Amino acid sequence: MPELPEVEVVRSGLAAHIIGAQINAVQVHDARSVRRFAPGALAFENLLAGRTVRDISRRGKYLWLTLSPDSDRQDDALVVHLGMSGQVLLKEPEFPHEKHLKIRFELTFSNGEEYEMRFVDQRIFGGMFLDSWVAMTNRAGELTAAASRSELGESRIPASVAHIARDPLDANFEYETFRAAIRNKRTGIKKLLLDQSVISGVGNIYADEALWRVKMHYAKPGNTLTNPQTKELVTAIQDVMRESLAQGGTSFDDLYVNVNGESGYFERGLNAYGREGKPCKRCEVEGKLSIMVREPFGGRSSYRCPRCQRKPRSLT
DNA sequence: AGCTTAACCTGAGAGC
DNA sequence: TGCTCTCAGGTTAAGC
Repeated sequence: MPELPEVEVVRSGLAAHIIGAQINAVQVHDARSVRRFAPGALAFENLLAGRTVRDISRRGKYLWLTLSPDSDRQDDALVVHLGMSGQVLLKEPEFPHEKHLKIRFELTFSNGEEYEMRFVDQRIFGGMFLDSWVAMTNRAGELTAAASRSELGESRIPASVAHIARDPLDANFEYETFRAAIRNKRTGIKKLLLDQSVISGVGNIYADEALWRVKMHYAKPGNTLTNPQTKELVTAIQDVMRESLAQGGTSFDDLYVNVNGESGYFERGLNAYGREGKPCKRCEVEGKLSIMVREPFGGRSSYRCPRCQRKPRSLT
């Protein structure tokens, strides 16, 4: 479900409250939500109890909490991925449990208030796990800092997130790294955008939106994009993500909500995704009627305007 | 290397 | 009412 803007809404919402919070107890209500943590649900609960949240960071669609060191443990990262339907909510302890509540953290905030951080996930494609760190480097091999960090300026990243490329809103995002990753690929551009090791944070919605903005067909091979076209595309991704973030993200229903359970409003800003059968807004402005189409794409759907996002002639 | 497929899940909506 | 089918914002592994 959530792509970069939606995950960033969660990160910033959590950061405002849980930095400095103590984790008093953890209850895993469904072990499937910690299946990526090999030691299991009991170990997950026990290893987290008593720790303090020092920071919360994000790369692409991955979030992680930096935890205080335990007396005889390393200072792990608590990695969070929302999958298709994951939510992280902050609720008062008396608040009734959500239908799909999977993990519950009993917290004492730094101001002394008692709250619960709840991981709710209908489809269970998301999850949480403890992880160790590896050094974070850029293309030149230099140590660099995490995106969206706050005060700590970490130069390390959870091992399980190391294969994820920097996202387009990362202050250290390198355009040349992205360009190098696509310039020799015959793979279609949308497939490349969805590859989190090429550029992260882009999912089905924002890929379609960015491609619509630059009038590009999803199957255009990566090696046919000129440098200016590539730059224009990256700028479009950054623009649409920033605009969405300013609206609190995209919510078609209450599956995507911020930590307070509120929906974002960027759905009204969408120009391509989900608009099958509706007129292309840009063509309409030009006085031309063109109906948006939905086409199968890798087991899912892709939306485009058949008039201003034409299939490249090189492709039969 | 790059592709396709399946697997992991629940629920909503359409059509019969 | 209920059945079957399709679809959904993601990731990973396996097989060719």
